[in-house]
Amino acid sequence: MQYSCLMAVDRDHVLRSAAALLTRKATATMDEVAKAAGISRATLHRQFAGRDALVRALEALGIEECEAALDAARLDDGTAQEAVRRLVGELERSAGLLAFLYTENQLFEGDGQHEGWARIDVRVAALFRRGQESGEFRIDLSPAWLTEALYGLMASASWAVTEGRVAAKDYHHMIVGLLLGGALRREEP
Amino acid sequence: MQYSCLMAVDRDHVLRSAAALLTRKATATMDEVAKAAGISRATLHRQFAGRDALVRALEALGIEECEAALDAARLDDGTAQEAVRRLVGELERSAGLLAFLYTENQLFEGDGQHEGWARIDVRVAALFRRGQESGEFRIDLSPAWLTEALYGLMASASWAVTEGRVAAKDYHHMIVGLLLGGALRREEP
DNA sequence: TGCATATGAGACAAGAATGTCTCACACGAC
DNA sequence: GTCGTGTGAGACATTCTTGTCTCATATGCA
Repeated sequence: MQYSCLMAVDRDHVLRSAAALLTRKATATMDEVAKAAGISRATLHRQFAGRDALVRALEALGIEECEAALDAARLDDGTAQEAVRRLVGELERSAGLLAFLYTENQLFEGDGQHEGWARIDVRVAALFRRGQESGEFRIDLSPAWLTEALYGLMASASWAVTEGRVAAKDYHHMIVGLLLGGALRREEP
Repeated sequence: MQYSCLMAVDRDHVLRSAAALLTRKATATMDEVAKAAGISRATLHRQFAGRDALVRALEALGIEECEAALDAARLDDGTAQEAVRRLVGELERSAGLLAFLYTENQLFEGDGQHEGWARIDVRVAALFRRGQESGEFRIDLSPAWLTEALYGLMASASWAVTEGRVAAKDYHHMIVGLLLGGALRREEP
């Protein structure tokens, strides 16, 4: 019967479709989500009890991908600067989903956010702190702010690409270039 | 009878209250908006035909404050770097409202966004372009991206301050410091 | 072929938010 | 005092979304 396998595959496909749709239209209906996934609303409800459950599943997916990206980026290897570059590269695939979840968290106050985000925040902030302690990064910008700025730049870049204001191929360089180097021109690159 | 005067005062007060509330809870109800403004839902409906009208009025207010900030910042005076610093300072008061409108624009696709934003985008992008042409800013980051990044950093900083992750007093330095200088430590500040 | 399971389509009620309406009341002007 | 105007409170219908339900159908396995 291959219960778990079939279920898992469908579930993942639905989640991907939902993420792609909600990234563009955060207020999409359950009916629209179902149509986007190519299934009926009834089936969508059978897999996710309700809209909340769907969003929470997306959140879990986002956290999972984030932590996978954090692992793959090997934040403790090499210089902090190199680690940041790797991290942005690893997170690029999930940028749309993360942008959606980022605003979703701002949108609905309270309810206490998922502990997973706190774990991720800690790891990213630790990377920036490591860069400060090694002398790579300036110390007048707190790790918390650099972490927040990374999220914000990723979301902005994701939207800008979606709306065609910037080119998708520049995604990585735009974020890393600005986050690390800033807009000012320097003598020695 | 002082028609216009009284109406204008109330209208402005309602808009300010709505902006303050919607900044924290973007999905607030018309009833909540009315309560926040200290008026009844009926009166709110008399001033703004509906939720759309309210949001569009807030958008007009945001555009107005943005353009006022652009004027006050005298973008053509002095170095581009100084102009950016002045601009961020002038926009700080409106940061919450602008963060709300920024996400609102991402949230509801299509419907064609207000032309005012295009005018503002042009002016901000022109500032970054001026900085590039004068040799102050690096040229591998497009003015369009720098503009988008400014919005994203302002929104991120606004949320981070609201949620207490960073201090409000650091707002200006966080944005300007990162946008212009980036995270990397430099030999000559 | 026969059976089980998952799905799609649609009906249905419940809830929330909106927009419109009426009515009573307070306030200021005359 | 009286009138006109704006306001608050609340009722009401409407709309949209959601969540649950039933039933017919297709797909896969024995």
